Amino acid sequence: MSLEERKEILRFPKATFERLKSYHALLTQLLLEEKREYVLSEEIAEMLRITPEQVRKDFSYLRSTGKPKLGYKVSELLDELDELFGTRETENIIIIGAGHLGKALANYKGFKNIGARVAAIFDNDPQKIGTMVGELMILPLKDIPRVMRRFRVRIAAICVPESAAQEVADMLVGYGIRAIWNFSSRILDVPNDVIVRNEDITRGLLGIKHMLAQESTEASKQVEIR
Amino acid sequence: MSLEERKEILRFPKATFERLKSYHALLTQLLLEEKREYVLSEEIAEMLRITPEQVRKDFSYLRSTGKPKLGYKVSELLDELDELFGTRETENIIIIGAGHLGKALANYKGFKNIGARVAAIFDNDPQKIGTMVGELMILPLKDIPRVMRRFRVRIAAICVPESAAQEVADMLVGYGIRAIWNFSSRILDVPNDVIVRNEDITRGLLGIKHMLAQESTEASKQVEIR
DNA sequence: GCTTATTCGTGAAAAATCTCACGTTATTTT
DNA sequence: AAAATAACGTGAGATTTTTCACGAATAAGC
Repeated sequence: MSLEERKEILRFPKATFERLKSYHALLTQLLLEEKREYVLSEEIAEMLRITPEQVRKDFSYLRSTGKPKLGYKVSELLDELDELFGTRETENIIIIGAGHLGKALANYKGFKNIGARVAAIFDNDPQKIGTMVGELMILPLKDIPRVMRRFRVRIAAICVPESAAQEVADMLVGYGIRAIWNFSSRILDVPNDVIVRNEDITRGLLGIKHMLAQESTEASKQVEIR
Repeated sequence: MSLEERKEILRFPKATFERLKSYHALLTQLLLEEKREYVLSEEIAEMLRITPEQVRKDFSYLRSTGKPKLGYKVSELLDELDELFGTRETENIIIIGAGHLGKALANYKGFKNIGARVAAIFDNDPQKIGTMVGELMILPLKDIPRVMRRFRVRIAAICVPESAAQEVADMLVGYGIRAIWNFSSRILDVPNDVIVRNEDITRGLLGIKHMLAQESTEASKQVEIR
């Protein structure tokens, strides 16, 4: 049974899985804000700037099914995605670095929507240690192993300056962390069995700049195309 | 000539372009931190967790070429990527929202590496207006059009709470913004000719959770596979 | 209840991407 | 200077992903 469940996770195209995250976010929004009951593949497509066919194909890998003329039932789809993403089981994470970025992350309210909770935030600045960020007290780095054990922490977010990121990563690996959520732009060198997810900001901007550049190129084509 | 240059941009596979951003970050790091002269496709591959073949294939779309036994010349490759990404021309951006996230972004030192500069940061909280974030003074929202005109701003980063994100987006669109860099987890509804890049944090975490779940599944297979 | 209009579901074709295998080439060694 | 070696470069094949086209299904209108 447990094996069956997990096989299910594996049978999506990787690209579909990526989009499922977007659908999850969008559907959460539709349900909470608009209290929408049904949604069309075409509406989803327009919001996410993909094609309706793509949306339907993606959903075809799920158990949920749509109704002609009405579309998909938002709550049903969301339930299935919640189950898929394990949103109901809460994962404790820790944040290393209590600068603006670390604090912003600690204050983020959306974690509960995806089954996560910030167990603690750490910094090595004596000035900061002991002060509060929301409901959390900033702790010294030496407390990391204790907190990791106590809350069964597997994921750590690195929010320290680039110059310290590798060092912090090494320390976390030493403590047996399973995944690093890296908010520094440093590309980290860690053992292969530790998951690394880079949240490097600059990549988004490079993408935008490129699209803007392309756009001005396209402009010259518009005469012919449109 | 200008057209030639731009055609060049268009002839990469999209997937390659995405990876070029990672190479850019990694090479910048190698040059600045380690002062490395040459780098092997295999080294790059290991750091980025892809295959050396993929790296070489990607580079084959560039003019730069590697040398057997030595690998690629870091500075040469980086020059070409800088040119490709337009890193030398500085793009002025504005930040809407001076909470922790907005401040973190405003303080980010890496923008110069990718040809960007924060022209101004805005908030609607009278308490915050007039106070400083690094070298920038927080301005009221009504100043946005003036700043946009003066600094030829095409890109705006939205760092406001989810509940205000759509409203801010509408306003920016009204002012003629060309691209929105969205740090809220709200999926925005804006005209199709406005570029939107979602930097929604939760997606990264969903990915990590999924990989952790997969990992424990894989564990049971390891007996057979390895 | 029958008809019509609309939207889903999905194989099959097309396109994009990745992997493989091996020839090529420059450095290093002898 | 020749041989050996290590790493690049790349076409061809395999795989993955997207698009297309159309049948199926169902809600709404008559």
